[in-house]
Amino acid sequence: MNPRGRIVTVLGTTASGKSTLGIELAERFGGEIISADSRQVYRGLDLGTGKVTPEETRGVPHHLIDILEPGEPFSAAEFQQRAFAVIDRLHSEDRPVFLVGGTGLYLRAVVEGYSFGGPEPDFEYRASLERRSTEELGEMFLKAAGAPQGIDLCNRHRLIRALERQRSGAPTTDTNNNPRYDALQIGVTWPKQELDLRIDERLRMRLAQGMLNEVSALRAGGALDGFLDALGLEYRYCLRYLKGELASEDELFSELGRAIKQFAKRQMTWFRRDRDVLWLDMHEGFLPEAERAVDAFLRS
RNA sequence: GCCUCUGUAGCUCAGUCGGUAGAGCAGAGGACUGAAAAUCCUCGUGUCGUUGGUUCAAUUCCGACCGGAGGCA
Repeated sequence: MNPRGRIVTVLGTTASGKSTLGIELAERFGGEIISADSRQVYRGLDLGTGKVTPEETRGVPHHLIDILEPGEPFSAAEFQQRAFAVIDRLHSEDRPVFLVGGTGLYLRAVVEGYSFGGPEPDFEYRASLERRSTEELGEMFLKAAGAPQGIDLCNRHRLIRALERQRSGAPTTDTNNNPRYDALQIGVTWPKQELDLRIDERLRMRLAQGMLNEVSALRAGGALDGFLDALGLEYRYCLRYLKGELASEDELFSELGRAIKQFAKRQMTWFRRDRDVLWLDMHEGFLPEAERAVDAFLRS
C-alpha cells in the first residue's frame, strides 16, 4: 500500500552513543547500517573519527565506511548517490536500513531527497578562486547575480560553490526536494554538561590510544597537511601539535576538547531544525523506547 | 620593613587628559542543497579591589586599607 521504502535514522552529536544504539537496533531487527559520516568514509581515519571496530560492530554489516583513500574528494551529493544505491539494494533484500551518523547534511540529503542539480565540482576552477579574498569572491558573485540570492557572501565555501554553479549557468540553489523514503528519525541527546564530560573522557582515551600516531602515519602515508587540516577537529589539532604550533599535550587536549564541544553545538543547531525527530533521553530506558518505536514503524 | 608595579566582563587585557567602559578568547543563539568535523553570521551592565577625600560629577585625581607580582634590605 505504501509505495515508499522505510529507513530508520539514528542521529546525534559526537560522543552521544549513536553508533552503539544503531548497532543494537540493527542487530535486534536484523538490519544493516549505513554510516552518515563525512570523515569515516576515509581509510585510516579510525581513532579520530570514532570508527567502530570489527568487534564493536557485532557482525552487523556497515556501509559507506572506508570507501576512499585520504585526499580523495567526496561530497554530500556523492554520499547521497551511494546511500541510495545501498538502501535500494537492502530494500530489495527486505532488510531494515539504519542510517546512522552525525553529518547533518548527509542525513538530510538522503531523508529529504535533496536534488543536487548543480554542476560537478571543478577543482581547477576552485583552486583559481581560492587565490582571491572572500570579499573579492563576493563582488564577483554580486556582479553576475545582481543580488545575494540567499547565499552568505561571507561564507567562502558556499560562495565558491555558488560561483561554480553560476559559471555553469545553474541557478544558485536547488529547492525541489524529492524524498524517496519514509523515515523514522531517532535522536540521541544528553544534557550539555554530561556531553562535555563524555567528550573529554573520550578524547583522553583517544590520545592514550595513539591518536597522534594515527595522524603521523597518515602523513607518512602521503596524506597532505592541507587535507588533514580541512578535516578539522582531531586531524587539524593533532597536525598543529605535530607541527609544533601547540605548546604541549595539555594545550592540545584543551583546545581540541573545546573545538569538539563547539562542533557538538553546531550539530545540535542543525538537528534542531529537523522537526520530526524522536529525541531519546539517554537516562531512562532509551533502548526499549527506541525498539518500540522502530518496531511500530517497520510494521506500519 | 621600605620601594616599584598591579587589582576593569568567566579568562587575558585595553581604556576613560574626571561625565559610570571595550577588544580577544570562552559562552549563547543562528545560517549553511556537490569541502559540512568544513565555512560563516549575530549577541558584551560589569559593585571598573575596599574605603575615605577633592569635585556639580570619580572607575579615572589624592590618601588609607586589603589582595597579587617584583626589587631592596
